Amino acid sequence: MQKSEENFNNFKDFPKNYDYQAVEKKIAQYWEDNDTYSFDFFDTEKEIFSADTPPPYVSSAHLHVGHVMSYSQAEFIVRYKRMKGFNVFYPMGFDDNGLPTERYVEKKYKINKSKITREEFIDLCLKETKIGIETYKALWKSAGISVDYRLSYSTIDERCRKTSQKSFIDLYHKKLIERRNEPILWCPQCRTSLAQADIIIEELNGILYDIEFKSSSGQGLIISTTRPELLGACVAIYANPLDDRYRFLNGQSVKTPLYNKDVPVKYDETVDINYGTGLMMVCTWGDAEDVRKWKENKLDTAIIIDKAGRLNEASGAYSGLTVRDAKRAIVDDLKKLSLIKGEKPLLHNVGVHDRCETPVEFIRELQWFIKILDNKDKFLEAAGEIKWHPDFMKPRYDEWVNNLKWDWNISRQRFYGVPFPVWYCANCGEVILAKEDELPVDPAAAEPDIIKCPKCGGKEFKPETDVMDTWMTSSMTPLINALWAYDSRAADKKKLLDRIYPMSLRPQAQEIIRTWLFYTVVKSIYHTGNIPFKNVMISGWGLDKNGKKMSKSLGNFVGPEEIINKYSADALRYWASKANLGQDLRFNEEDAANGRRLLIKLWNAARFLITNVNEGFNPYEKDVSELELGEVDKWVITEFENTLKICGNYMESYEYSSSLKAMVDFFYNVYCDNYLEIIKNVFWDEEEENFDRKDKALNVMYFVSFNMIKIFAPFFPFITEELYLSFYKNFEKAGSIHLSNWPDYRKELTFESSIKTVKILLNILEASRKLRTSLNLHQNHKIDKLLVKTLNNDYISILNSVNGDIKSAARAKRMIFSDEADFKTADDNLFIKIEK
RNA sequence: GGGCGGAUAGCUCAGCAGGUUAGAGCAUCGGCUUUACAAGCCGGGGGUCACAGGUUCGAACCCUGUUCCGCCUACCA
Repeated sequence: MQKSEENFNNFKDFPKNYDYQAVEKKIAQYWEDNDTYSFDFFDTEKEIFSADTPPPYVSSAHLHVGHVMSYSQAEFIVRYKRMKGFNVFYPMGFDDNGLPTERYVEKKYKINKSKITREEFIDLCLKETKIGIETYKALWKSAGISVDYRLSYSTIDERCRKTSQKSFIDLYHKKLIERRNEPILWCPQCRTSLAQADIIIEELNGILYDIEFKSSSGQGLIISTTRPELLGACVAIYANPLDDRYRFLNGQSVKTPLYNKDVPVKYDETVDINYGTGLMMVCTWGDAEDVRKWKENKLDTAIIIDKAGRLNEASGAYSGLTVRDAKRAIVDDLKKLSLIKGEKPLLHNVGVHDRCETPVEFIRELQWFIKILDNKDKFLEAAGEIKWHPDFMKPRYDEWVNNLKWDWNISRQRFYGVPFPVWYCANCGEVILAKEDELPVDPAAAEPDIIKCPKCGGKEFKPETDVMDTWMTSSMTPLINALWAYDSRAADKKKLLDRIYPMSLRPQAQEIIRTWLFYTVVKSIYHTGNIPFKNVMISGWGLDKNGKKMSKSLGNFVGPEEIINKYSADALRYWASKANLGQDLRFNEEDAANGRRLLIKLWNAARFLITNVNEGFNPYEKDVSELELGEVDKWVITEFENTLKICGNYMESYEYSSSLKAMVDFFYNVYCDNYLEIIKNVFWDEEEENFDRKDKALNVMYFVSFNMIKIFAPFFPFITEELYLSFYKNFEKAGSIHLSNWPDYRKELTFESSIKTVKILLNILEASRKLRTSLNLHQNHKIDKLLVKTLNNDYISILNSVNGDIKSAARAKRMIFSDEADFKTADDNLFIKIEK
């Protein structure tokens, strides 16, 4: 580092090799030391661009390059906006409360929940939370993610607890939240209730058993079920009203086998005549359909499964067995009685808990619900006001909302989460809310701020011991960022709510559309009547090289540190840039290697300019428009401006990948392979006529390359910053390239005729390269004569106007028009010949 | 069952308001090292654009149908 300081003004010694490991460390520190990415709270002029950064959840052990991919993709846009002059509000959140963290800690420490106290467990969670945060920070820093860490939050910290609890109280007052005793989704493994969004449908192998029941008239009835263990919970038999076979059962009851219990026969159009025998056993409660029929038809209640997923006393002889064991035992018993009339293997869809993949059950418990079913229309409408990138992701949201079946249960029978700000009167059960200015509160550790129950006068209060669903907090992130929970207290902070909310951008992964995105819309509509953000960008997945989604459990896992160390963070980001938004992206090390090649090429192209600059060089002595430009200069600038325009359009529509591709194409094909190749020769021909040409070329190179690395800056923040600080900054004002302005497209710098002219030159150049190859001539061998023949008279004056550049590019001492030229170029009117 | 995305060179992907001979990178083959870059440069070979129809003067691109891959969603107990 010291060395580069010494050589700061000695461009001739600009390092030959790009030492990315040292540079990236140095630059990351430079950003930190200079608060490069700080949001300016006091700037009220600049328009704000605020991003609702996804809080990654604690177990950083699962991190892979796919995570860096999605964060980078969001960041390309954020960095672009920063360069476009926005005051960028880009916080980092850490999602570390709730079930995911608990599951992680349980697994890591092999915890038996009955042998550990709530406090000990929470301590372990807090400890892992801290470790997770540090690991993440280190990774994001090394990956160049430009967040403002002063704006960090953790979903278990005071601000988030306060915000979540205030949300609860606000919704309670708005009557959008209520406590109900009804069947809920339950995970027997995690011993907690769940919401619909926590359930995923999995295709599992099962067996469809044909079991014989008896009608009250003594007739055998075959009923197909995959859940014989629920026989004891059977409360009705259903048939389709149009099914002639079972009309006779009307008014009869049916006796269940083993239990010999009489259950009524009912009819419902939803029963599929063609499934099994057309008869359906309805239980308390095997699935959502059972719950619906139970509710609508006021069926009996026969609960036989407990919270641990075991059968209870009501199941008789099977009490104490797990659902799985009970199924086996009951099937055995039925077989002994010859009541199993058939069994066939069946692939069926089972709802399982997304965190542990345990099939969920229905049980009845008092739970808190946020009402969402009543307002589906509002949530659909809100999503319509948000701009979706890419727009084909929106139907997933609509589909989810349209299919919602349950209100949002936010009660979780767990430890590590935000507590409900609620007590109950021990006498009458009246709900006692915490006072808003006391939030956050832990009702288990504090008393309510009243002496007696306002309803019954009771003086004892019991705290709510459940914690809130982790999404209860995550759904608040825009309002956490905006300090919504504090707005009634501090006037200046309230301004922040007005300034950054709704947020400009929500970047996120596709699999949490139904959770993070949906719940955030719900909360925002309910709390503020406004959408939470104006744009949402949905990233695809990082896949392994075989096209499978990366995951720890599959072991097809590539760690970002490894790739950063080997190829650099910029190179990893290059890989991340290859997929446009919403597209999955395979990880091949080749792509990172290609990224590194590009960086090295950038380095060397810059080095050519830097090492050729003489003392006193001033790129701003004259604006490029005032220089007497040659055709080739005009051409490279025109091509650059055209590309710049394209890049800007792409970035505006979040198509960062196409933007980068366009500029990389320009960089390779136009700038390096042709412009530098054409003009570089003048730098070592010490002929006086070249001096002026050199100066102009340096100015052109400065203009083009500086603007070009600005376009690259969002993608490759490290190398562009290094080039900027070690060279360009000597002539510029901004303290960082990332705080410099995205270049404006300048129409007056496009010279369309130069493209035609240089096309002729390039055709000659290409042909001469081919000729050299076939003649075994070195590309650098200076030939004596380049003979040119053209069938188009208009070309003659054009060729004369770029005579010098043609000679230089083709490494020829002279260019002569001659009919001897017989090697056809790509242009039918143009022939050349080489004389050594 | 419904919906979305994808199928283009050996591999990974661009191209799709329809328009000369379909592109890039990697891989491969041939050539080139004193002068930005061998982690490089120059040049070459390589494709019936998943399949079948249709619209059109003209289709990788538009329409219809089919097959395969991935995802979202769905009560067949």
